[in-house]
Amino acid sequence: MTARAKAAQTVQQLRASDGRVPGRRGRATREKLLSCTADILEKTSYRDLKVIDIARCAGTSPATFYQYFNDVEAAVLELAGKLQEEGASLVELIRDSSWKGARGHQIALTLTDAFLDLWERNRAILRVVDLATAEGDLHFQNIRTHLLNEVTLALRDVIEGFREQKKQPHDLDPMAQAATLVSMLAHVAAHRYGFEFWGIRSDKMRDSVARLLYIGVTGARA
Amino acid sequence: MTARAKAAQTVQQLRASDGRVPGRRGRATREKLLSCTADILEKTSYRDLKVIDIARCAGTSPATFYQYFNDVEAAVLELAGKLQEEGASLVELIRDSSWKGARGHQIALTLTDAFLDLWERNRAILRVVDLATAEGDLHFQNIRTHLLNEVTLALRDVIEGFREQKKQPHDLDPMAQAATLVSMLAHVAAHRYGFEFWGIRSDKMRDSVARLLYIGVTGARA
DNA sequence: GACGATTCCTGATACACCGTCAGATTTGAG
DNA sequence: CTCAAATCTGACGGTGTATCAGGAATCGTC
Repeated sequence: MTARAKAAQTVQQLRASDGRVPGRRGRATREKLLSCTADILEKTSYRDLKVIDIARCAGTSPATFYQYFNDVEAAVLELAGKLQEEGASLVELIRDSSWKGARGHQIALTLTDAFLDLWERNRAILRVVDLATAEGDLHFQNIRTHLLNEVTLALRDVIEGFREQKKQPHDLDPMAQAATLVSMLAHVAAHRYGFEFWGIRSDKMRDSVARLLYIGVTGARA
Repeated sequence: MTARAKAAQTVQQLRASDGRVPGRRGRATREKLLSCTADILEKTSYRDLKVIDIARCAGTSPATFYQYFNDVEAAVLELAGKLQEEGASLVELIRDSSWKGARGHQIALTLTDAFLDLWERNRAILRVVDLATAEGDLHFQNIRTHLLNEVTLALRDVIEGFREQKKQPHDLDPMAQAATLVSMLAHVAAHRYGFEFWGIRSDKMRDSVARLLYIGVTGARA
């Protein structure tokens, strides 16, 4: 390994707060702390997420937590970082399919379901990502962008295609349109439970989202 | 005033933590504490919103804060409660207008702007409302529902009209469709800054939102 | 399987904030 | 001016944060 390559690796390597590179045991406790953070976040509000509770859950002391993370935000940020690739898995759905006619409707439904599912599986972390992003935190903003970027770009390309075929208005900005549709998906996913509480049936919600998605992408009528 | 009426009023009256009914001075400090809470929330993250800072800002002691609120959440909840009527002001826009043709496009644009503006003016509080709602807090959920309910119902009625005219699919649930459109509005409003950061022009975003709103309501083509 | 070196963990600590209460201070009605 | 009600706060016990020095576990080596 060249000195340059080694330096590059070193930069990416995990570092404990004292600068040492953790070994097997260290990485294990780190992981345990992370998963405890995730678990507790499931059950309690972000405001009430405390280092001491995480430590207790992991069977260690607060000092150990600070060995691996600067603060609670850092741990949550890392959990969020793990979601970044998740978005990419939705991309094939979008690109590798024809959006025309009934097939398009099907894709829209599948994409909607995939989105709702992604959000459901990670709702505790994603709502923190949403908050922190809205509060202007650039780290979380970055993660959120990466998570949604692939999907948005894929949608943009499809929309661009329909625009060139004059199916969409000429002055429509495909990227803005894609971002708007992704916003719709994200928000409905985030407040899913709220709608049921509101007396709206979940499957009707899904239909509406998928339909608007289809229309928004293809420019077709309902 | 009858005994019954007095009792009814008493129930709604403000109460300090010790059960006394605040007078002029008391209400003034209370208000000051509230406005300080709002101010600080503008500048710092929800997680870092501390009672002691609010008290300092208001020129009093933490103990005074607890005289009027059970905790920080209670103060923010009250701030959020003040927004409930704001939603109602958007309703006239929707109901008292024709959504057909170019007029409809105009309404959609105006409504989009009004929504973005409402969110912009209260973003600090609304992002907490969003988080707390997603975390399952029923108090905030309730406020959020009230805030958006009027708008959603108004949209639902308009959509229902277009459905009866066969402009919208028969199996479309007007309420679900309205909720989806409101979700789109809310999310784009909440993450407005993020899109600009993403390289999407704000006015293009507005166009897309308004267009999808128009299409979603009327069932027309782009 | 004992030694030393490295890695890992934690008790102790100083500090900050929370939430409560008794009692001091202010207000204003008479 | 007086006094009772209203308002505020100092003081305090409890909990959480963040840091560090040093104790405990682990690993490679002989």
